[in-house]
Amino acid sequence: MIQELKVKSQSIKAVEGIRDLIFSGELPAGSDHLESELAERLGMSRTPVREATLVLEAQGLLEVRPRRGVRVSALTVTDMHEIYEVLTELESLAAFRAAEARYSKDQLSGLADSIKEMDASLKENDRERWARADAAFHDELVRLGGNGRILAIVSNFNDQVRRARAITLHMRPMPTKSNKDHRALYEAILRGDAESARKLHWRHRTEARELLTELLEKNGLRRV
Amino acid sequence: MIQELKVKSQSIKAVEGIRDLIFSGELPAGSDHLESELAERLGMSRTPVREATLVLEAQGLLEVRPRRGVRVSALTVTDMHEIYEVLTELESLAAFRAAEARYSKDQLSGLADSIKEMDASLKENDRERWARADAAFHDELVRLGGNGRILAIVSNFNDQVRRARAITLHMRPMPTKSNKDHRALYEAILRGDAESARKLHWRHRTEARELLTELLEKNGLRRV
DNA sequence: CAATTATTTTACGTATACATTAATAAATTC
DNA sequence: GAATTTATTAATGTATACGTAAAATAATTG
Repeated sequence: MIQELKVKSQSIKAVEGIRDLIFSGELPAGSDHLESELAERLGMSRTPVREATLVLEAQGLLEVRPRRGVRVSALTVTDMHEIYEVLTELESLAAFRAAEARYSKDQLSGLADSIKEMDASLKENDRERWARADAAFHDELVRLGGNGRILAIVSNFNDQVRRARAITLHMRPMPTKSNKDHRALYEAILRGDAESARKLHWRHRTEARELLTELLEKNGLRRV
Repeated sequence: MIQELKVKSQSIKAVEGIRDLIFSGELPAGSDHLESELAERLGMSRTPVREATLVLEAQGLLEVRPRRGVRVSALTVTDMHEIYEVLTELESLAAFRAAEARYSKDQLSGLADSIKEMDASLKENDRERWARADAAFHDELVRLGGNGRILAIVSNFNDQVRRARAITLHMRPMPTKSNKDHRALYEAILRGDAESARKLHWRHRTEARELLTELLEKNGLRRV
């Protein structure tokens, strides 16, 4: 086993640490925090914290506001619309390219595994597990699309909406339809039907977006 | 007149300064540079330079490679493919949304102006001026699309390909076809024909991409 | 007592010092 | 003489000090 003895720099630890604090909810969306506060919390000096805030700002997770502390970005319904629109478009393109690529059944095993995992989660009524498998499916899909830029944008945006999705996860019906969608998409990719793959995924994403934004609007998007 | 007496921080100056150095070709793609070298060149300490390199890395313009200096990103033909694929897709979506929005002729005057400007540039055989107007057109199109995320991604990617485009600008035929395309797109948006707008722009971008990558491949992508 | 001005506090931006560690050069060994 | 080890160099990562400017507080004035 390769010893991945990576000596992580404080900067990297700061990025990861702040991300964790955000995703765990310890730094709620909309809250303000001083550099020195974060530095103390993470047990390091302000320098690596400052560097971390800059990259997290570039990723859209924070806003640095001179002398008012860094603010954890709060996503509005409009933001969610914008992000989902991009995700829909780029993932659909990835589906198209994945189908074009004529991957073998073996190469598509990642997708198949995720589908199985989602089926199993559904049977056990485990929403969290289903959500993880769903994320893995979408991730793998984009990877198969073969465009690194799309992969980067999508994973960034997924990060941003992860918090919002977590809220609604327990409010929506069990996603049985979703699983059918995924299976149909898998089939289209396997048989190389690019245009179908694109359309199937586009519809899938659009429906999911409508459901999500509806729920968020009803619930005021608190704590996002 | 509002005195925009913005006291730019050294960090911001560093970002702008390094960008200028890159776009002017003083820091060629693929070249390596030490933080201290850049700091001296910009007349400041390493701290703001470091911060600048982080944001420029997030924007894909630099790669920071510990102990080997920051490297100006060199775009390969594959990179160009990836970027253009995303640009094509997102701009086409913007065109779709712009048409849906039923803007008035007045609201579309930005597009119309750019078209006129391109026509004039063509008549005078001024490629540089044409390129500027073309960029303005695309920019305005995306703005009319109304999705801020798309705007951010597109302008970032346009930055990255600007250098490559500059190379080929004088190698390709005068873009008379391009102007026809722009006019047709404008008409589609004006009459609210979203699907046509999308398709027209998609084809326009795809053709431009094929032309560009062909030229770049022939010319080995030097000095990109 | 409201509003303005003066004062104090404090957070940030930046420079700088220094420790760490990778890269390079030198030396040693086989 | 090649290869490995050791020593040196140098660039980075990080902490820290400090000046500056914004916020917050106190003081003053009408």
